[in-house]
Amino acid sequence: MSQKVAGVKGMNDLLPGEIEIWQHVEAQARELFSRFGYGEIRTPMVEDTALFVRSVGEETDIVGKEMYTFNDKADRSLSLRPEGTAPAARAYIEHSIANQEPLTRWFYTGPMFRYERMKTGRYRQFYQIGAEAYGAKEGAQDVEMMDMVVQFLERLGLKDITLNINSLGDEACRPTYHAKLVEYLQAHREALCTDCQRRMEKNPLRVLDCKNEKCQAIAAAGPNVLETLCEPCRAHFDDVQRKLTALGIRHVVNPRMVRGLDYYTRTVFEFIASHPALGTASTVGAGGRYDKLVKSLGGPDAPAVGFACGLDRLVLLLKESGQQFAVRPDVFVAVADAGSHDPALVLASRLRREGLRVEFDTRGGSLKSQMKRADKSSADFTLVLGEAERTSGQAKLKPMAGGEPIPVALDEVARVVRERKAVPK
RNA sequence: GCGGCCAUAGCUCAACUGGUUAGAGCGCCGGACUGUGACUCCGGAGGUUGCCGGUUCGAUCCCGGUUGGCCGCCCCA
Repeated sequence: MSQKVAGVKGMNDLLPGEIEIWQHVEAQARELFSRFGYGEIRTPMVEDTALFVRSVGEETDIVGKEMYTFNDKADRSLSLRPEGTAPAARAYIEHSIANQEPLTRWFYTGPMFRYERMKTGRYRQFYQIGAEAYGAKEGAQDVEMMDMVVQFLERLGLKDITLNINSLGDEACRPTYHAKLVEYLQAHREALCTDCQRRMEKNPLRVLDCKNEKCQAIAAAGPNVLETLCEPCRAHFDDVQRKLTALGIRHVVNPRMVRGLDYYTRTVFEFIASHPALGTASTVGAGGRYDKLVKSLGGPDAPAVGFACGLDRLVLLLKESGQQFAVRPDVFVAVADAGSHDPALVLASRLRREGLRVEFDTRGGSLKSQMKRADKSSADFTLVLGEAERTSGQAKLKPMAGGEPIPVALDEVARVVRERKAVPK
């Protein structure tokens, strides 16, 4: 066993039987996002390490301890991307998109990498599907994006997902709140858990969502970020809430919601699922506005908002939902005698060219074993080809779910199968 | 990074307090049914009990280490 090759910890294989769910999720996203006018981008999985340090934030856990960082042969420090917003922003800047169109909507999907402890719904190579909109500072853009996520989750048939929103303010009011909070926490230092005493120094906002009851009580009684927003931020947040309501999107204002990346300003949001299978990995999608990020990376002064959904977690929920995504063959072509093997191969080929999904056991074998295989494949029909069929040009389509065999000319198989499938019994 | 639980056939699990060739169900393959799957019956293949070492006359069982998985913390999608 120890001699056997093995995959890297936290990085999983996706095989047929499960991959269909992933394909379904991605197909739904592509179709929906294009309705919203979002175009797909694909950026490299590796970027200059500095990109993430400058955008996500040097003090964040993601950059501080979770990045896969290495030096290439020219001694450049590179990192496997831990998230998708920074690479997208880099591409937006690099291709001078702002000079070509005032409002840009992009989406992406692909693997992200973070070196951390393995758990359900939390892997070292995980998959996100996300979107970014550049150029609009208006609350309508925040709302459009949340609406897109809502519709995405709806389409997947996922229930019991709550949208939490908050505003973190901007460069004008955030420092004010930050100072107030630190002052308040200092006064209650002794009552906080040891983790929070540490958080106070490093990232005071984190105290707000500590699970400890005492800390929660203290945080609840402390300064509220929403009450310290400056006027423009206040107006923006009110506008977002008004528009969400206009769209009928249910949401909860959670003034203690904090995000782990430094680049967010104003609106932040999280989609939280309540299904027990996810355990503590209950956030299935999250995002927010980052009006200063593009400029801070050397680009134009472009406001932006984005989100990302964790595909691993969505797939987990879909598995729990019991929905079926397997692709079934239309016809299984079985061979009755050795002399019919080649003609059957030719028939299968032709049927595929005519658009059918055809399963054919290239190993031959007894008819019985082929029938078993046909059953296992869950094909809709089985067609047995033998000497009789070849001389007469006539065969029978056997419905595997039961029922009378359907006589069919070998030239008409594709047409008949399509007719039968179009009219479910 | 910290704390706890676990590891036996492809899958889900057995095996009295350490005792002979480690079992069952499902799955897989074949047969009963020589041109028709599922149900039933019969048979077969498949394990260095995760790996390495230790204690013992003897280890799936006890001890140490290691790798992997799960749960909580941290944090996040």
